[in-house]
Amino acid sequence: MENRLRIYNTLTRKVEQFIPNTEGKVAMYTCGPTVYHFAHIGNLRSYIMEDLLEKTLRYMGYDVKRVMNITDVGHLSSDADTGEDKMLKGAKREHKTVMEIAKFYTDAFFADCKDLNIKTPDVVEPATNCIPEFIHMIEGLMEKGYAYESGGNIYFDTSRLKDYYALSNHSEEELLVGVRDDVDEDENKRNKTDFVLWFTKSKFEDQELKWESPWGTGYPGWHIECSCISMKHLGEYMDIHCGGVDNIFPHHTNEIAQSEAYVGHKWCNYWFHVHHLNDKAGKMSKSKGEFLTVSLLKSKGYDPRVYRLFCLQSHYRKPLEFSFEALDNANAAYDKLVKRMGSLQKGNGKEVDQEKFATYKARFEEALGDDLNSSMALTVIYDMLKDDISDATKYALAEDFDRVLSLDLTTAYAAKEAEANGDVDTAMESYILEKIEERKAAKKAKDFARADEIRAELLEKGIVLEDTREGVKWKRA
RNA sequence: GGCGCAGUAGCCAAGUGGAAAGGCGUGGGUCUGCAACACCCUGAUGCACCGGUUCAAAUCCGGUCUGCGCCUCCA
Repeated sequence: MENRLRIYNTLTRKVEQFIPNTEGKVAMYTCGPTVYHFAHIGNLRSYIMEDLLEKTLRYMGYDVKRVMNITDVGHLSSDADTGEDKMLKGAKREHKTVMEIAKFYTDAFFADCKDLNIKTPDVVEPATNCIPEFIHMIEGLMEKGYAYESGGNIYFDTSRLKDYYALSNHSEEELLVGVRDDVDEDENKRNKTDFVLWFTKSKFEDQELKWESPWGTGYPGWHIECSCISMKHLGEYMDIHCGGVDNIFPHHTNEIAQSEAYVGHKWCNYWFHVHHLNDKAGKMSKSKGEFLTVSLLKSKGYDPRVYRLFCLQSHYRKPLEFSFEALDNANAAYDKLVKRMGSLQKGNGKEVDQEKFATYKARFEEALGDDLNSSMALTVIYDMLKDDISDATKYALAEDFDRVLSLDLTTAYAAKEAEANGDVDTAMESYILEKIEERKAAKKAKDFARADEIRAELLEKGIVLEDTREGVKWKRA
């Protein structure tokens, strides 16, 4: 099969032709959320763009298997033994158990994904499901001499690797430890970049979730879970690994280290990183500024798909600055676009123009194939809408493009209309229709004062009238 | 200090050597009794700044400035 995708690879720092290990098949892994709190829309930008990548691959005909982990244990807020676990922190905050917190926020995460039309990966695996696999892998690393015990914990020995910095391009000499004030250095480590594979209870008495291991009761480090879960479901070779840019160092760097040490060969060929959503103050985070969630956007009256469009208008490898002005911009664009789609007369007797269909489809695919140029892909929609081709062709193209864009292009308008009118009871509805007839009669008699009066009357009851070419339409204000 | 990303119209944004895409907004117009909708027209002699290469530079090279991220919480 043809390889039509060119994609930026963080490992080589170049846009490259994407060629999977097995022709026609793609093994894809995504670092999932740490489920200690709601995801903010910056977190979700990554998942939207990764969803775009997955759907682009499928659109191009690849058979994709995508795996995502759920971090529900072992993600420390600090490297030192004074660190607090994120999950534990969340549980304390809400006076719940860690498992309750994990379930609640996992459900919340997938609810957000559903609102944003993000497909659930083929495999979703919580870290706590894989403790035996983690232990097995750590044992393997111990046997091969890549791991050591110190101060009760098991560490990965980064000095055993020739090219630890391949992904992040740091240099040993220049890398500073504890450059941030809130990070204390762990004195049990042999090398500054060594990281914990397994923590024992001697260091973390208050950890709620603990498991038996050859090194004592404890729990796994953060990095081991992604390596292990990906291998469990995708085997020893992976095509593409995704995440936010902040994961490049140390998380993904460490994943490569332990995975390649374990399997003894190159592990993953392509690394896909999504850049951050910023606000005026910089990177969006849960601790500073406004905590923007999907629910918050919904409560302000925004359709979550508007945020998806907002992300698609930009490029995944560009920092994107969020503002409500920019979101309003996308909101207007979405409403107009979906309305235009909704007015297409798809069953108007005309056939789909296969030649034009193929031309626009090729342009669309070319845009996506060019390192996921989603902005250009959206432009193809506007170009084909303006072209002198049948509505049936436009409709077919929109449906086809939406397999990747997932903006509900052809269905959103009708659904919105139905929803806007849905909570009007039948008595009210017949009253509205009666008033519309009355106004029609008034207009016919050129009694415009009366016509306007009726319109104002209905507006007072929360109903807006519009005289369109297809007749009078009403909706809730 | 090191590593990386970015700077294009009011806003978002494409374009990476050969006449500055697209969207939103603005302004004007057509259509409607009016309003709304829809449709049409409308915008950068210019791409952060200064040099250089070239017949030709937003695009390549050198330098500068500004913003952001990473350097053991993070998508």
